[in-house]
Amino acid sequence: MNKKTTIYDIAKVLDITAASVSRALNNNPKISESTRKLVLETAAKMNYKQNKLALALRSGKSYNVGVIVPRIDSNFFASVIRGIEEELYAHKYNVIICQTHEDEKREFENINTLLNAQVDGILMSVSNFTSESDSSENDRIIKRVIEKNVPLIFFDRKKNIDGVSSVTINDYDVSYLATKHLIEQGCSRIAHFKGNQSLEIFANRLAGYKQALLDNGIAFNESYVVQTKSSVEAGALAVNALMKLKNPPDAIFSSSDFAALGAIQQLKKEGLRIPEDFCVVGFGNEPFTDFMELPMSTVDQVPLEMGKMTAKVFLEHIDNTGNVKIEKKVVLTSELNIRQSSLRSNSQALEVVNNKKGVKI
Amino acid sequence: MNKKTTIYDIAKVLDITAASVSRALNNNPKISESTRKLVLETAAKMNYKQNKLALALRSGKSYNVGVIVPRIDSNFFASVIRGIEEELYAHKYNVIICQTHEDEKREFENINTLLNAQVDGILMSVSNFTSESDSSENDRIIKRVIEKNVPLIFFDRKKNIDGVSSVTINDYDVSYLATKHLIEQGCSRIAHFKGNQSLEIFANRLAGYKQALLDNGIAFNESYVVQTKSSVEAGALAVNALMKLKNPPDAIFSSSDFAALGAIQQLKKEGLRIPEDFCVVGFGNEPFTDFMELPMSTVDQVPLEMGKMTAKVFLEHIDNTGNVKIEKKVVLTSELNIRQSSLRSNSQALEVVNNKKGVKI
DNA sequence: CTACATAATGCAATCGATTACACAAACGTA
DNA sequence: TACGTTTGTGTAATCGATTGCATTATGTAG
Repeated sequence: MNKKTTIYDIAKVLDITAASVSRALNNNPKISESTRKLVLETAAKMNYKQNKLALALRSGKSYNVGVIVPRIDSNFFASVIRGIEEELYAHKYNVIICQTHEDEKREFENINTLLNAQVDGILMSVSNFTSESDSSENDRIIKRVIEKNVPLIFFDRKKNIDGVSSVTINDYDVSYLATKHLIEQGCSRIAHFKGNQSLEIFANRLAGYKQALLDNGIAFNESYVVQTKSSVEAGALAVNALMKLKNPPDAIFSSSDFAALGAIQQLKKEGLRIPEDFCVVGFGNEPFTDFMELPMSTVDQVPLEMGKMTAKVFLEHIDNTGNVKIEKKVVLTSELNIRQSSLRSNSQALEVVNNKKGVKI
Repeated sequence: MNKKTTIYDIAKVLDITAASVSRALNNNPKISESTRKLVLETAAKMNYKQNKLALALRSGKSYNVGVIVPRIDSNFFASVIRGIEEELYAHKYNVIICQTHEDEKREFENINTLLNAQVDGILMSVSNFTSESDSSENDRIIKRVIEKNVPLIFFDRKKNIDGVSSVTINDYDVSYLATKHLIEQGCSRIAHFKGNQSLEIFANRLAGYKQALLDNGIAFNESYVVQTKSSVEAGALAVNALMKLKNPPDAIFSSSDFAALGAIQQLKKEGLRIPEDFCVVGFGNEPFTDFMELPMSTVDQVPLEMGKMTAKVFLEHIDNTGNVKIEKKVVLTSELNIRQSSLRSNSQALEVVNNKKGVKI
């Protein structure tokens, strides 16, 4: 009943061809000023809107970008997406959101869907499925993305694949820093909540933690390292196990804010004072960490910047008309926010320690 | 270099026409079993993927749905989007995300962009720009969406427009309930942090609050109602002003969790005990409300369900091939989570009060 | 062996916009 | 006047998939 107006409709009204209408609308010089004016007026009057699908089909550019994340309702991913959307909005790109729920099959399907939809690029954070499962199929489809010359950019959770750019934070360095900070606060039996080690980011956090211990003359103690999921319950359970050790720890560097919170709640229940008896540093700078009775020290992963940077790297790939392949590994400098959960002395300011925002290529 | 395979490529290989390939791939009965098998095999071998753009152009269905929200990095909107995505994923629709940042022009542009992109529907939460501004242009474009027969569904922040469906929660009822709960706790001088009254949801919350007071013999006191933004700082400022009154309040029902938090922090600073001296109920069930030292009572807006329901209503519109116009106003039952910030007695269980999930049409 | 139904395939238009190429008119110059 | 140049338009192909209609091949009945 209410059909959309096309350039053919405009052409018919003005008794010219669609080609001329198209030229008039696109600032093509091969058109007279008079008809251009006429076309523009008529187009406005008829409420013409360019059909992007037709354009996309012809040009091969859909101006859509796919973003794949485990889930969108986590502050970190939502903020990254916000950054991506804001940056791409300025360049007329739309953002299509897909969630994997950490499921391998979903990840595979999402990539497929996005390819079918002819997206101009895929920005993704790899899912965290158990390494036992045979992920070869997903690796294969990722290879196809690359073969098809669809720009693929990893953010945060990356895979190491030749020719694929990525944007991450300095997990190793900031973990080193966080551990060093705990040592400086007088802690000597520092535990670590580690994440899935098949993901680089979590492996790097563990490595930074280890190195900080070694550099400060503290022996690495395997029993102080517990793998935990990113949840309050997991953190409570993990800390319970730790406190049953013969020589229980006096601090935790957790790779998850949620697990850190669970640990704090549990420790308080058992009557420990924080930070006097026990220090805790989390990871993620979730909003609640700053709203707690006792604000929690944590690592800010600068998600907004990560999103913007990921979008920028994508745009560079798009603009790269030359034959030179781009492969950029951007490492953003994250921030260690020292708050009361780990601040005993006044030796360190109650503030951001490392806020030099830097970019390494 | 690595062109995508089309049905023409398959046709050429098998020395048949693209029409036959298409028929084979689409389970069209007008094709012999032998060629169908041949085509399917060859398609798999050549790694054929249907080009959705071509399909969309021809059929007029893009299988994309636009979602417009003020911002994505709030727990509420992110959760709604999660619900939408999950529901639509099962029906092969993609979700395109747009943010307005509460800006009128952005809202207008987003609607335009989505229409150009030929989305099959638009799901939106209206932006919160000052009512002074002349929003007639946005109203006009919304009318155009309706004229074009593009399904439009509002969620949470709706406008009252004929022919437009919406999904909201029972703001009035739950606000009534929350206020009544505060009265039952022995509070008699109950203040309210209200939001922008040009948005229905905030007007309804104020109305429910008022009615609960009246029904319980408490006079409505204009000076107990303060308009606040949804931020910690705004809440602290607002409560400061309230406490300077000759007869300061002994409770707050806030239409924002963040403002409620600000109020609590400020009150504690001034030495008041919560809930003994002062009770607080928030709105939104932000994650932090449950993680606080003193968990905050708050209204859960059931965002996941809201997202799923919004998607379902959209699907009904799409499936509605008849000439009958659908206009659905779904009101979801939200949940009042009573926690320690407002629980003095044990008369009410420390639990969800209203968890009968219901749907009214 | 003809006639006619049925099955399988090809042909060509369609969706809407862009653009290389062809062509015409208008102009300038020798 | 004749020829080249500029300028503006039209023609038709293209992007990839689908589908109504025409056409061919096959089968069946009379």
